[in-house]
Amino acid sequence: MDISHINLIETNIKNLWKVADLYRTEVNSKTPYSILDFFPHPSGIGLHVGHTVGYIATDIFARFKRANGYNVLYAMGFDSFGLPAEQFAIQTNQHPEITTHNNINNMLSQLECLSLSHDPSRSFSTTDTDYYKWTQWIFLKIYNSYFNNLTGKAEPIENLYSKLKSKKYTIEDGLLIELENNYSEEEINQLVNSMRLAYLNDVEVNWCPMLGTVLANEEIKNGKSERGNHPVEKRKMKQWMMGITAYADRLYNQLDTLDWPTNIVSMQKNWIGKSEGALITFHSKTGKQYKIFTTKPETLFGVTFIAVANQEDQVEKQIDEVIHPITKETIPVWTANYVIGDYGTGTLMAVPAHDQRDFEFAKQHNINFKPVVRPNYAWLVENALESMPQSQLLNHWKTDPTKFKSAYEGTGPLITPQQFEIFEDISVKNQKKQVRNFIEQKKIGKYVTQHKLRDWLFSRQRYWGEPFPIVFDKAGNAYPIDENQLPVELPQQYDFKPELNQQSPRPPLEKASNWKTVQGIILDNGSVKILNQNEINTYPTNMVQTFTRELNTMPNWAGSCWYYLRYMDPKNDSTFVSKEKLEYWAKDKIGTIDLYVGGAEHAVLHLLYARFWHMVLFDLGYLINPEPFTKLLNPGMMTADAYMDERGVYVDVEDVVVKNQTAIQISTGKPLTIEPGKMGKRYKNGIDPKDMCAKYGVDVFRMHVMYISPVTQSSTWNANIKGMQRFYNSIHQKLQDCIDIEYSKTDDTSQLHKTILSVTEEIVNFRFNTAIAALIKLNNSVEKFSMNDCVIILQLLYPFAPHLAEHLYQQIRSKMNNLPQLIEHLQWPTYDPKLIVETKIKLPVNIDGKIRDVLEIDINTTDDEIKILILQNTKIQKYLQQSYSLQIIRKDKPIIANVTTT
RNA sequence: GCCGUUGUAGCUCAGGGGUAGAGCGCUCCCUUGGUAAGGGCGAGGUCAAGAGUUCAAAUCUCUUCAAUGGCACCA
Repeated sequence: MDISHINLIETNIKNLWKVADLYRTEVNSKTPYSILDFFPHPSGIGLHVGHTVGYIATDIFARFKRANGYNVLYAMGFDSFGLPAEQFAIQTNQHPEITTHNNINNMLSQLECLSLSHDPSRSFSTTDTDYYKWTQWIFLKIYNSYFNNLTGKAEPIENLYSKLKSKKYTIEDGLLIELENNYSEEEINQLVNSMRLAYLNDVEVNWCPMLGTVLANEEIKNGKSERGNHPVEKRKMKQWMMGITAYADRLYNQLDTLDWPTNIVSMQKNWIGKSEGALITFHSKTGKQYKIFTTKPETLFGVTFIAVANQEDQVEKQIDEVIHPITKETIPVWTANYVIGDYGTGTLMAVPAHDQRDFEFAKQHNINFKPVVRPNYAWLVENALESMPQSQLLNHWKTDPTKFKSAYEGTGPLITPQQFEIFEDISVKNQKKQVRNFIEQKKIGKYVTQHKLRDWLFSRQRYWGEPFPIVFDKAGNAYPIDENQLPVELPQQYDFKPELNQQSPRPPLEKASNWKTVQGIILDNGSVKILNQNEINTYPTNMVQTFTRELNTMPNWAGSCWYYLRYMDPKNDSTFVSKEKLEYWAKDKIGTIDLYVGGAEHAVLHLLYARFWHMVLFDLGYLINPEPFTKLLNPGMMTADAYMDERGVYVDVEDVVVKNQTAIQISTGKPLTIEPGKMGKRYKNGIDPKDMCAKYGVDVFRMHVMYISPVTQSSTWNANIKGMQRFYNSIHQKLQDCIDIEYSKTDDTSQLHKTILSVTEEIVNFRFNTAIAALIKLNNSVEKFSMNDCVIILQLLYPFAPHLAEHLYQQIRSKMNNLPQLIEHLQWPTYDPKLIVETKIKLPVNIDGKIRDVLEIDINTTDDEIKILILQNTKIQKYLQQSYSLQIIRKDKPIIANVTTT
């Protein structure tokens, strides 16, 4: 088949769909289903074929779902704010607005060629003012709420204010408790501000001089910036924070309600880092307090030193002494390098007998040991350093644990339970409960759930991001901007570059001198209304104040935290998404989106942030589902061969020809070494899907990409697309002939119906490679199809090769009456169970472990009849010279005949 | 160190208690008026290794090995 012919067919079909406005989605009476790809950054270099795996997969699923009678929400917009877009603008020395615009257009044309069935009327970019207006609006909602730990939900901040005013509640360690307070008005205001879910705080931040901005913990990998791999320094700065830690428990526990890949769930759980234990305070003689967190409070009487994180030097030394809260013994305090300042309280109670790191530290610094838990004998035997009689093992352990290889970190009965006032024999599980009672009754400490998760740093010293809807008065107090004045638009500014390598960050917006200061009045609800020149004169001068805008911008995660909601209601200018639309698309579901497809690299960033925003908006009553995404799938990463010349420089794939597994550089004729690498700019091995479509056709390309491997598995780009081309040509030709000749009967209806069954099942389970394999198999085994059956095959083919399917369908439609206008309007075919039932089966005859022949028999043949058939079989007779036993194995039907000679 | 995933033909992957499969690549043949192409025949495997369960194991169970992803002085 001539490629120009195929291109023509595909162009015509695209036009046909465009005219019919096939992809437009409206609320209707069908069952809704929403499919979403991860939000793409419109990068400067555009998409390569690796990116298309997920997109083609969701398109196949969307077409399949629609053909099954669902109303499918499937759209794509662009995450166009943020570092990637801005870095590209800096590198190419153009304004980000221009580069963003160009990049989006470039990407749209790449996506266009793939014929993804996105509803174009639902597309938007995060940089659109009528989009980021709502990003700012959501920020204000978060700013104006707090997390009520008593109800476990976010509430409007006014509720907290009135609670504190009522004097019935106190705030302790950021938690609300029912206890009378005597706060002053000023204290209340301060506490209320500190409890906001978006709050300003002086925090140690990750300052990246080379990027000229601070970064979130999640954006740091191995001490370097994830983007660009630049060094990162700690610095104290006043920054906006998001109180995500308040949601740690819900973020953790609700993971189990989601249909997500286990590795993503475990990554999020790791990141949130839930651990349960006790907070215990040790007092020093000088009155200083050491708050420690322990997951093993039952070892309280085994503490022989307190270890604090080593802040300044790396020298481990004793610095203080504390009193044990029960025994009143004196315990030394040491600085230890193994203690992490950021984790827990940065201080721990060291129990050398029962913690390996404490064990080693104590040995090194000659600190004593106090075993309190009894190990089992197997452990004692295995870990004893010197040989000792078995009866003496436990005594040795009790007196000198250094005679053993390591600390005993397991559980077990306490050696001296009386210390916890336990006097009867109880199980280890009950022992834990008693220890808890003891610690709580004696008020030594309290039981808490601790999380590794930190609050989310939300400020960036960048130009290309959403401005905060916040201003400051002369005293530095923050005020939200009046909701009705949103959006706060970015100033048109051509000096947008951050100042790199500065000692401290200076946000680029500081240079927007006309923008950064405003006149305004404080409204009754506490927000600021900004006034233009004419308005100022209508207010008394003592009401009008000068404010400075917040000069930092939001991180690019902000826009991607809620975009999935906007697809449901993209043009609404009275709310970010209406309840009616939510009720239609997501009623009674766990997640608002049914299926979410995207790479594992966002496991702890976007997927955690988006869940957090969702939960806040859910608590405040704006959303109807407890989670954003019900089912998540990660397409595998695609690698491709990269080519390196003798100097070790990567050569562009365009300049390479591969023959017999040797690579030659076309321009120089020199041999190249081949090695695989992640597809992309770095290895110069990115392949533009547009080129592939032009060269082989969209349908062939789509099927080829899907056939390489299961969607969720990493794969290597296979440049040899010929196999799929052959299949395409072959089935195209075959069906074309069938349509031209108009056969009345199909060769093998059973095979066709088996294919319906298997293609359907494979698509449902997201195994598109095997779905295509089933179609290839059908094509290899059946020659003639009736017109009706041609339609069925085209329907099966449609999700994968939509143009070819539609093209041939239109020919059939012109010959047959009563067919709907487009192939998608047909209901997905069902198989006839009667036609896939086997009547004949193959029965292997196994003689002493070797298959000697295979009989083809009717499925209902009895054992006796089979035995006669075997005895009559000349091929088998020669093996039956000696005596033998014969057995027919059945499972619903005869499976195998086993012959054992003796 | 902890948690997860994967080992099947040279490559990419199906299958999965009952004859070992597909596409590419490779051999050979046919087409020479679609030719930097098309079609056909064929060769290729101890299903990572070992043990167990079973009449029967690539498939189930356990152990080991190897790849790979994530987390990690987490108290």
